[in-house]
Formats: sequence, structure tokens, C-alpha cells
Amino acid sequence: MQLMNRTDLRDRLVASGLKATHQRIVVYEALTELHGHHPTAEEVYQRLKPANPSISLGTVYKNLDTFVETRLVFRVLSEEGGKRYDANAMAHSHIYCSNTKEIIDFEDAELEQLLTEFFQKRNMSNFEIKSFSVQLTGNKVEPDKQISISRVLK
Amino acid sequence: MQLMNRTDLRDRLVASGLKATHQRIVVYEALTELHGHHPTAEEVYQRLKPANPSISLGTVYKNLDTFVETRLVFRVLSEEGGKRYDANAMAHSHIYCSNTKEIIDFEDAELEQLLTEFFQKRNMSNFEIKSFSVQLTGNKVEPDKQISISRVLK
DNA sequence: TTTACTGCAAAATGTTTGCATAAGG
DNA sequence: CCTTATGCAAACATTTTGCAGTAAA
Repeated sequence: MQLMNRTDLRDRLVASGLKATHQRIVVYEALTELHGHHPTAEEVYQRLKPANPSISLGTVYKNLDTFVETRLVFRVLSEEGGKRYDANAMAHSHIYCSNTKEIIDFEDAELEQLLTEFFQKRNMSNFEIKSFSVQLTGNKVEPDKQISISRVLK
Repeated sequence: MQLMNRTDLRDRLVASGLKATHQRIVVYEALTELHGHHPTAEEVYQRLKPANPSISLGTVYKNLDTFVETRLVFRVLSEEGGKRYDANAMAHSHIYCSNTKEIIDFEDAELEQLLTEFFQKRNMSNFEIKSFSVQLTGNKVEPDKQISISRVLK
């Protein structure tokens, strides 16, 4: 997902049926650069403003919404209620850290497999499942405390 | 969770270390009555206003926040970004319906068990997991379409 | 050339805050 | 009593909207 040049970015937009405007490209680019940071619209705007002083915050909002609609990007909602975005179309889960309020990506193929199988077996009679994600809540453990915590877990 | 009288509601508030004011009781009551609907603050307010015309929306907000802090209630963030509340302290997952925008409770003991075991086995070296929930996205299937859908699933 | 997107600024939403008054323990 | 919660209204933050002008296909 990282390290995409503008041609690649443009291709992705077009592949999603979107007009590849300059603004769209730089919004999407900022998002890929900030991948893992789950920026707010404002943060995306601040990121690209220096190089694109004429872009408007409204356009950033509109494009983020468009990207979410086309599933090029998805929205994460922080514990505090703000909207955050991430340019990773792959299904993945998040950990909310209650201490630092960070949203940390958590990708685990084994977990994904486990859940995919679970939902395939489970007959959700009146529901067609499109996707799933797991939200974990917890606290980061400082390196010096790791030993005691791992003891607790066992 | 449903069918609680005011004495029970009061007891729960006190047990969580909160002053059992009339407003708190009726906010909590409205929330239990709307259980499964995941109401917004505004909806809670509309629900209890007829019987409590003097209560203010600000108080509803303050109390909902207080309840979330004490873990008496939890917040769900809708796909659209609004804050919604639910008076169910038990861990459970949600299904977002892309069509109707509903948030539907999904409790599944088997799934819970599966994930609990998964996270116990998995050594999350630098993270102490407090809780997890699964967000499912999909579409409700109308009764007359169920047959074809279940074919797709197989 | 046609359609869709942008920038701007205003408006709408949703939520929080400050403070004087009221109620709970 | 003393502390904490309430109601009110104003302030705030965030997001959406409308529209005339502009750029992409």
C-alpha cells in the first residue's frame, strides 16, 4: 500500500470509476503516506496543503467520502467519535489503546481465516455478510513491564 | 437487561458509584427500553421528554458520557459517524446493515468462545487486551430472497 | 462539449462548556 | 451542609451544502 507513485494512484482511482483529478490524487497520496496513522480529514488537509496551497478542506471531505463509497478507503471511528480514514482496502482489524487513544492496525491472517471459516459454516439465514472486522480494546504495555504481563496471560 | 424497575435502575447506578438522580434514572431507563435500537443522545432525549419535560438535552449528553465512563453503557459508532448508545454491559458484536443503516446486535457464544481462546493463545507481547468486538457489515435479506442467497453461501 | 469536480463561504449538525441554581447523600 | 448534578444558552468542532467557475474525459 505504501510507496505508490502518482501513476499508480491515478490508476487506482480510474479502476474505481473515479475521475483522476489532481485533488483526488493528492488526497489519496496523503492517505497512503499516512497509512497506519488513521488521520482525520483535517490531518490529511494539513499534510497536503503545503504542496497544494489552493486545495480546500471541503474538497478533502468530499473526496474522502467518495473514496469510502467506492471502498478505496475506509473510515474508522475513534473512541472519541471523530472520523478517521485509512487507505487500506484490505480487511483488517484495529486495536484502540485506552491510554494513548491511538488506533493501531492489527492484521492477522490466522484470525482472518478463523473468522472467515466461522461465518461460512454459520448459517446467517437472513443476513448476507459482506465483511467483518475485529475491534480490540486494551492498553499498550511499556517494554519494562512486558515480563510481568506475559506472566499474567499464562 | 430489559424490564427493570426504577429501584433496580437506581441500584445499578449506585453500584457504579453514581448519584442516583431522577435524570440519571430516566436516561438509563430510556436506554434499557431502547435496548437493541442503539439510540443517539437525541433519540434518548425524545424518548424521555414527554414524561420528563424539564430535562435538558445537555444533561442527557452528560449522563450518557458518565455511563460510558463507568462502563454501565457503551458507545457504538454508526457507519455515518454518529454516536449511539446501548445499555448492555455485556461484550457483544454488531452488524451494520448497509441498506437500512441499522445496527443490529449479534451475540454468539460460540464466536465469543472462539475469539477468547484465540487471544489467549496468541501472545500479544506488547498489548494487554481488555475486550474485543466483531463488526459485521452486510445486507438484510428479504424473506423471499433467502433461498437463492443460501445457495450462494454453499 | 458534457459531465463531474473544485473552492469558497455559509449553514447545519452534533457535542461540549460555563455558570447560577437545585438536589442528593 | 457539602458536593455533585442540572438547565440553560452560548460556544465549539466537525461536517455538509449550494453554487458559480473549472477541469477531466
